[in-house]
Amino acid sequence: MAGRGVTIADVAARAGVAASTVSYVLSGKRSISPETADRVMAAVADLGYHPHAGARSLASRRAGVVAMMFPIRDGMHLPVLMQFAAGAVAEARRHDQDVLLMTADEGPSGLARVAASAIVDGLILMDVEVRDPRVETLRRLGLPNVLIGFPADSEGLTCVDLDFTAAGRVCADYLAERGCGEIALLGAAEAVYERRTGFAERVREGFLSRPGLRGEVRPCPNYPTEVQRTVKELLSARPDLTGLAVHNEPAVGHVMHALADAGKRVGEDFHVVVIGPDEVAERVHPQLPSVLVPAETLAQTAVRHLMRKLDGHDVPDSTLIEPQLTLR
Amino acid sequence: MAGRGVTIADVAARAGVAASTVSYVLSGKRSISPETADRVMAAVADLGYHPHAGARSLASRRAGVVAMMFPIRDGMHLPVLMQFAAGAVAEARRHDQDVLLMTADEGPSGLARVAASAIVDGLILMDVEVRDPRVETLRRLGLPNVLIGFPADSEGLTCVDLDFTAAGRVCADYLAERGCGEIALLGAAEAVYERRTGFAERVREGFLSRPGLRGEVRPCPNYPTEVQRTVKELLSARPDLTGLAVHNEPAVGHVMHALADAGKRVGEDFHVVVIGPDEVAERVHPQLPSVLVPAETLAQTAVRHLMRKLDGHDVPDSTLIEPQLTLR
DNA sequence: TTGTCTTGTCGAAGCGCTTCGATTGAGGAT
DNA sequence: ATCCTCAATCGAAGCGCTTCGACAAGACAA
Repeated sequence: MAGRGVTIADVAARAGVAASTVSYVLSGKRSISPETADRVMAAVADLGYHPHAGARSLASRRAGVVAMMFPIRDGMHLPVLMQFAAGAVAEARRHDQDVLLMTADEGPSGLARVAASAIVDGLILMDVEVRDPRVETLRRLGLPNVLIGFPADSEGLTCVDLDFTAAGRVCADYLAERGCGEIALLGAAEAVYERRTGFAERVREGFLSRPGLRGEVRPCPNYPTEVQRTVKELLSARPDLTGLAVHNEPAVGHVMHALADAGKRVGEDFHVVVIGPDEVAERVHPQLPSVLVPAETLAQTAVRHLMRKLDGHDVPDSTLIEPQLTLR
Repeated sequence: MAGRGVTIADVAARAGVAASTVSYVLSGKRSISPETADRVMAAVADLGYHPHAGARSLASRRAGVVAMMFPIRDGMHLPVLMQFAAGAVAEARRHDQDVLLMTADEGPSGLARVAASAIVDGLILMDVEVRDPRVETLRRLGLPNVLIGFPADSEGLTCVDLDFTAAGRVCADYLAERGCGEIALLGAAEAVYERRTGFAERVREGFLSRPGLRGEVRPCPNYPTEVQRTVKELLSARPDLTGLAVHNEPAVGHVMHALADAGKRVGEDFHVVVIGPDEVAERVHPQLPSVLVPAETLAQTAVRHLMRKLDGHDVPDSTLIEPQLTLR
């Protein structure tokens, strides 16, 4: 049974050993005889002992907590963030760590606060932008960290992200296999491109890399009517277009409408593939194949890298996750 | 500038006072002369001092952290969770607290762990079910808490939720105002109803409460083809139906298709209202009015209640948040 | 004057843990 | 038998903070 305020001294008394011995059994930092260890573990279980997190952090200078800083901002797809969070928590727990949630609007001073108060051992920064004011602070603080995304100068930082070049290529490949000779990619709104040039360009590069295909990339706003207009313009400018990749979550539904209005039969004489979360691709008719941002894998990788850094190991500066195409 | 390992002793030395005086200035628990206080605050700012969270928690028995336990499970809409999280973090920071993220799969033993290790001062439990195994544990642990949702026996617990009865009523009202005499509510999949009977019944009750309307409620599966079938059955069984409320996020798009196929012109001779997040109602054509789950308000309320409990105040056992209809 | 409050400050104890030497006893080598 | 090593354990110090009781120094009443 869980008791109120069970301390290491209680465990030690019940097992008939010194408190330090209990500590060593639990941490494994010194060798302890199996008999003693058994007795200690039994006492721990009997009393429902869990070390006091504050005391531990004070004495060992390790909090057992990592922070995740989330963007709260337009353009990020919320479900993906949530999957990310879930994946990160799950992985962190596997390393016996907890996860503290921060939002980007705490900004650099929030980072300074958590670093100075030693409330966390490390940090995962999500949705890093090309010019991100937090990055400089992070460098200065020396708090172990992993970034999701790539800032302009990623020298010496640990960054993890989807391999967007590969994602673009996968889409082009899919369309080519369906027999499309002329293809286009409908991208995110201009604003997103401005903020994160890097990733937009990588998608373009991948999408256009397949030889023998006439491809193009054009940005696309989020609003229904403008989406419709963009699609119409595209279709009249490129009458032989038969393949379309859409990398803009909120637009997908409207794109499908515009195509239907234009008499295109998706899945038959016209093909569409989505870069985005499953939900978006599932909730239109017909359902579309999609390349998803593997949020869970990204989160796992980020947490693992951070753990290795906390343990003093080296990790690769840059890690790109392979995209996966889901057919429907 | 932030220094490495600035302690309260450093601040005290710089201000020429005792460490305890610094502590009292920061906490306001004893009166300190304005001059001394100013000197201390200046030293704090100069050195970039932030109290060591572990040390503070050890000495004061207050961690300054609250946990949020999230459901990671089908049927919960991810964006809503994310909004909830953001709202909770923002509100918690206003009270100088941090937020620890937990997932429901840690279950009751996770609760025991955080309680015993004193890593958090309190807990917010999301998406509580009618029969929720965590609730009993929570009662036993005595960790201050607030629940989102209502378990079967909410006696003595602090619960916060959307007023689902009112939400149902608001939908019926909207349809009535559009001149609908025969209306229906398409609900969630059976599974959800089984799990959370309480909330489903409250919506039904509200929806059917308006006199002079012929209403009915029927559950609806998530899968596209089955949604279509359900809608077709409904329309042929009730040829005079002109108003529909949809309380099933993934189904909305498919419902609209089915209605279009059946020749209904939504917004003209037929009216539809959604209970769910904005996104869902915005991404169909035409865009639909919706009653959203006010995630941010819920989160704020929950956090505030928890803070008051931590400060030893009383809070109402049960708080219902008013739904809001957004026209589009 | 002396005694009594009040106000502002200090010093020390202690929160529960980890960790660093020190200590003990057993086993091996000489 | 003696010395050395090594494994297993203990005791004490100390992590950085809060908080309690004590204590000067005025302010005020007697």
